[in-house]
Amino acid sequence: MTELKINGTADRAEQPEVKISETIEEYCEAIYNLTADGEGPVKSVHLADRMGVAAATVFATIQRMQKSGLVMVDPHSHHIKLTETGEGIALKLARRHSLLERFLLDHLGLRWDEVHAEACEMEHVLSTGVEEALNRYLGYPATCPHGNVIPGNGHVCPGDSRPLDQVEPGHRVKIVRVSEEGEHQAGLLRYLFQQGLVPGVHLEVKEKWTFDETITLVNNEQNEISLGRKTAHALWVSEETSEPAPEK
Amino acid sequence: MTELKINGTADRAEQPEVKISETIEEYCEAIYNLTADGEGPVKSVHLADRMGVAAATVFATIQRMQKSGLVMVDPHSHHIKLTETGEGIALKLARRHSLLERFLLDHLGLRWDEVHAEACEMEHVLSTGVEEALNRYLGYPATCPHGNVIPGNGHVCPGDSRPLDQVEPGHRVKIVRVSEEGEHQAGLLRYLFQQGLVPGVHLEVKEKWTFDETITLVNNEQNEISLGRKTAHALWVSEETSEPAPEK
DNA sequence: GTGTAGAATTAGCATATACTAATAAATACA
DNA sequence: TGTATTTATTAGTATATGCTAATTCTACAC
Repeated sequence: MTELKINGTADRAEQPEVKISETIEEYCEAIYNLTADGEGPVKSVHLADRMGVAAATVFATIQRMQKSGLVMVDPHSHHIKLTETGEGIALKLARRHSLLERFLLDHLGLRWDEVHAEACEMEHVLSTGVEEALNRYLGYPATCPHGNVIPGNGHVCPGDSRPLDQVEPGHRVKIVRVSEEGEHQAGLLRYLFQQGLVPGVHLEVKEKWTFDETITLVNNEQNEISLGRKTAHALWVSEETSEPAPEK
Repeated sequence: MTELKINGTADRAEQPEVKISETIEEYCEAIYNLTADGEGPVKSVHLADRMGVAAATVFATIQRMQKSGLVMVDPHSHHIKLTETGEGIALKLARRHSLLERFLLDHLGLRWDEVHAEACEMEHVLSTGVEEALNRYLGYPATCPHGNVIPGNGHVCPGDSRPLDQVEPGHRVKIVRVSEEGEHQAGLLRYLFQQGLVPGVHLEVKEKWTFDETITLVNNEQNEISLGRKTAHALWVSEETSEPAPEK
């Protein structure tokens, strides 16, 4: 037999030579998302927080990841950065995650706020073959249901979007996406869904931080919605140039 | 907050109180399948063989499973049997596995012989919610693509089926299913697929063990196919009462 | 500058999952 | 029945992933 068997899964041809554990995959993803959210350099604490593990655990894991060439840690600043390999893993996971979300929402009819958690579990076990078939099946979608662009499908996210907490009163905006950090919090997603704050929705910012540290918005139906700083920060919006958006 | 968080996955409500590892789930499944295939009582060696691990590993794992109340081991015969809990886990996995296979074959267009391996990975991360939605989406199918009945969907497997190696020459049979053991071997599935030996196909047994330990079959297109003992044993068939089955 | 808070690291430990090698027990066969 | 082969079990080891507690850094405030 010419077939080379590594560990019983030689059939499901993947790219990496060595099997990467789910844990390590999740670290890659977390680092990638924390970087993408643009809250400055990623450090050990952030990961401990995000992964819900002790600092010592992160330390040990990052060490192993360095050895495997997935991350680089600056010896002075301790900033953690993905290598090309590490980023490749993160992108692969992001793609699978988004495709799964689309499927779960559009075809299986799960709720907008529950598909993220499900996709988190499933993304690690999609083979390249299934990923490709699913992508075809879904018609190569541009974004996940929370507005995040699906890497590899030829779309880029709008350059002019920014977190809602950075928008001044009087401006009309359209919801573009929920930040990766925001998606991570089930409660936040549930809340946004209940308030109808999903990508595509038009809003006008009324007041900001004037009452109880909240931002007050008005939607197309003239309903007032108030959000806290954290929530507003998780919602990325783009400026509306036009006048009051038409009812759809 | 009234919500009780165990380990960060409280949202995806499952039945078991304690998290059961993928490894343990696979042991439950293996024991269930080995039992179902009816090759006598399940012993440690069989599991070592099936799981591809050392005997000592099986021993340690079965001990843990006993402690968790998933299996019972007869102190004299060393026969391993699932408890009600253990069988529940196996049935849940079998159901998810079969539904996934159906989806991968019927909707994503993967090949008949590759869906099993994919489903093996995915079955462990389907939540109850996704399972139910998928079942609905697929229209509550009766069997997996290899003919195995999907537990819980109200169908039972035909009582008169038996392995092809037990059929005498001259008999006309219809392929019902591939045994669980058979499904486990990627090479066997590939071979069966190439030979067109999938559930629903009609065959006549020509000769048995007369030449080189093979069984010779003729299909509806009058092609002769020879199978070895192992392969014939993995193919379950039911007796055809009618005369030569009509071309479809 | 010095002290302290927060971050990083080290030390020590636990558990699940694997291994090999040695041994004991059971089974099979001659 | 007795030996040879299989199984089961024990012992000892390794790795990945987690923990707590103690310690060392570092950076910022006063």
